[in-house]
Amino acid sequence: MPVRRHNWTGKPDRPVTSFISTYENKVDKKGRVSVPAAYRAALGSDIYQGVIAYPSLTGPAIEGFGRGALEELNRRRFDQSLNGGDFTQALVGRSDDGLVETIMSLASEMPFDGEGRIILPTRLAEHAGITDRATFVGRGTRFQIWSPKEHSKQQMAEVAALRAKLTG
Amino acid sequence: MPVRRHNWTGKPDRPVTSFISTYENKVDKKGRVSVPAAYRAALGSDIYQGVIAYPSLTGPAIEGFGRGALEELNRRRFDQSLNGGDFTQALVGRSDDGLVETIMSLASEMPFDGEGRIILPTRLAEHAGITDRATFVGRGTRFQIWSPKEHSKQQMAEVAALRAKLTG
DNA sequence: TAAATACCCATGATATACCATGATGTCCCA
DNA sequence: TGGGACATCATGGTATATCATGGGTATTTA
Repeated sequence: MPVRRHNWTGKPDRPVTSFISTYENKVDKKGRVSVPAAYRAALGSDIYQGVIAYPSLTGPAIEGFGRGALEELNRRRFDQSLNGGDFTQALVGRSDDGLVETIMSLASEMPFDGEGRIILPTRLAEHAGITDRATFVGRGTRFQIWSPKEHSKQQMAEVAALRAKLTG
Repeated sequence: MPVRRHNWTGKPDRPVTSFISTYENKVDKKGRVSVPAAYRAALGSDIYQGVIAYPSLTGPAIEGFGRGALEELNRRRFDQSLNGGDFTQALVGRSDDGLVETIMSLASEMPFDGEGRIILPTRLAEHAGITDRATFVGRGTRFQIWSPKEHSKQQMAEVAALRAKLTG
């Protein structure tokens, strides 16, 4: 069996990009919270070391992204306007894209400190009801941050719905 | 004429990709258990060496598959959103994708150690009722991990159901 | 100048890497 | 075809690196 590196900081053969699993971390009195090492590894290919976050529009949670993913999204959005020949659209935005543009305006940058922690902006923490602890929830292409209490409610609902769908 | 090798590490004429057969291994006091060598061989072509697992939503078992499969799934999910021009979807998730996103949050990464073992997370072991031994069950494209006791019950039920169906 | 932020170093718990061993099965040659 | 040499596998234990966390101090911002 070939020897492999399993630590998050060691660079794998190819970058990991998915956010999976759920972690609960402490928010210290300075408002800092560690981003799970597994998520930091998923962001490892980004030049900018940190995350982009905005309030979820569907619940009391914070949505998190790598900057790379967000920039790719915007690049594609711009390209699509140009490729469609609608240069006006590239300059003034798409009429049906209001939601994306609203999210961009709500988004915050949260750079890592030397230990991989971020500071939750007050506005986002309040939106999610986060005080002393925070639950990081992997959603594959992105992740969310919840208050542990709200998340356990949410998770129970999700699992129940999923079970009903599978058995029904 | 190539010599026919029977060990798993020797490269066969064609790569193995399916999980078949059933194996029962010991879980040590640190929670470690060897993944059957045949399964590791099935993951051998995978870029990422390790296993992703989540609790089965239909029974007391753990569902497992290669990490590469998961990375591919998420990459396509993101690409599909961007290519479809639905950028909102990429940011807030697809309404019909709750199933995938719930599973991502429930999943755990289980990397191999140098000896091809994984550590069963407590939450997953409890869900499956696994204590000192674990049964690996090949399901073709994925595999499951059961407690030996639960598995024997499950297997008897499966065989009985299949037999009833075949005999009309 | 006060408050917020960035940067630095320290620490305990835990996960990981590393090393060792017996049992079993395969290979090869007499 | 029989048996010894060898490789692989599952398993057990220990040393080490990493992670989450805490706190101090410089530096920037309002």
